[in-house]
Amino acid sequence: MLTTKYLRDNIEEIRSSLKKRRSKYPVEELLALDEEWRTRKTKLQELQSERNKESLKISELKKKKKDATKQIAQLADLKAEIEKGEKELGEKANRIDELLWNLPNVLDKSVPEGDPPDANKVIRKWGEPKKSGVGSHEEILTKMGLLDVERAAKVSGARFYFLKGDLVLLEQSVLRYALDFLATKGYKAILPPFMLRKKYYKGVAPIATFEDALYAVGESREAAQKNELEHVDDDMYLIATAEHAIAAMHAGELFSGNDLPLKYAGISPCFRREAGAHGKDTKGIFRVHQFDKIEQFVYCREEDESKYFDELLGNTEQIVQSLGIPYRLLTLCSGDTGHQMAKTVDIEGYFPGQGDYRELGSCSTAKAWQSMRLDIKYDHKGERRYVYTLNNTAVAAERMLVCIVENYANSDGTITVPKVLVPYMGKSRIGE
RNA sequence: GCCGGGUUCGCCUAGUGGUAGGGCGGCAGCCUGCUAAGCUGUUUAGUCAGAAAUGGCUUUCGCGAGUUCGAAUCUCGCACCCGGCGCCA
Repeated sequence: MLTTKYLRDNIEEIRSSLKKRRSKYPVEELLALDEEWRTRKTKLQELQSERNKESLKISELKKKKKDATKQIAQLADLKAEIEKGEKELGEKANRIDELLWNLPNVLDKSVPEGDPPDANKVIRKWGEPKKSGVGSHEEILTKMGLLDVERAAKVSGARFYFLKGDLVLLEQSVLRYALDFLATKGYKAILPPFMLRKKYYKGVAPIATFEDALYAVGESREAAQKNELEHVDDDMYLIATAEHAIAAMHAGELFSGNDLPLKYAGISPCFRREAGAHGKDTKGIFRVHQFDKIEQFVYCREEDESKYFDELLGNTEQIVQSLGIPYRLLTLCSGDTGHQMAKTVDIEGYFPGQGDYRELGSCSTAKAWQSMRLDIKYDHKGERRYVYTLNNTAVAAERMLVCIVENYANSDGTITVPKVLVPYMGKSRIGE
């Protein structure tokens, strides 16, 4: 479990990482709380030890069928004092825990310091962006009768969509293609639950993040009973990515060293409130509340982290290259890296309709941030170590559809199907 | 949703109110000239002391609350697993 020992053992690193993030996290307050907690814990332990000794004496008297009334009476004061101490200590521990669970990850050394967008660092480019496209995906697809956002807005609100006809098949083709590709690399396909309990969500992302991003579902026990429904507790959330469900999947488990790595290809819808994105990317299906995604996820030993980070990144590059999409990779700077992540490299595809590179996916290492909170360890020669967890988008389907459409739309009103998807589509052109 | 059975160390298991025991596996050491056994220790987590080896104390029997001087054990609530019934794509 997550403890302040981790904090104390790594305090210098943590301090400088928080500074690098420009974080307002109250680490000094946490240290002071912890100091006080430990002092009082020691005192409480002395009292408990005293109680246990006395209790043992009573046990011996009782075994000899002797009277222990006097001894029991003498314990009353001690008992009350311990109870009080336990309660106070518990309250303190709760505050410490709350802070600790939201402690941002220690940034990897390679993360550039600064604020986005200027400090994000391009590390690689591939392909030649088209000078000009045929237009935005929304116009193209609506005109072709493959997309209907107006009726979706009527029945569900902004940022929803109906896909129709060949666009549905293209969506499924992209997903299946990525799944098949990852299978050849030893990634096991996983279709996870689409809802997660809060208890586990806290272990994969900090509260601030998920309150902005997640939809809560379920209802109170009373309401469920009244309607004679099966109770779905109100601490359930729709997943924002398969990453979260797959990270939580092995919570509380202990692996032997050679169980690792575990490589998963998750497939799921992703539900996002996009709370902080009012007015941003409102056209079409570029930024939506619900999309399908294939997600790569790796559990590995500490020392294999960079090896699998490179592998995850390489997989997505190969997929995007094989789809013929020009892209660039950028390492997110300290001000742009998510709380729970130590390092993130975004892959940005070129979108001719916007005339710019935009995010297609995100490759991250959480190091032990998630496994410390979810209690996932492995045995290293008798020593228990926290597993490292890494994740990367393989393909976010709706975003990728936008990118494919804008890169492959022809002036005659058709869309060429990327070569690798032709076997899945059964045709090489949409709209003729 | 209802009825019954269950949840103890990484795995298996003993334990009906007196302070968690055994086996397997892992790790460390010892022994042994024969290939893999034997012996000893260790194997929930935290905390204090120590440079460390190590030692002390607390904690831990799915989770939470209660009864008790004392709870794996008794009571209540919850979660999950295995049967059976009901409902159901």
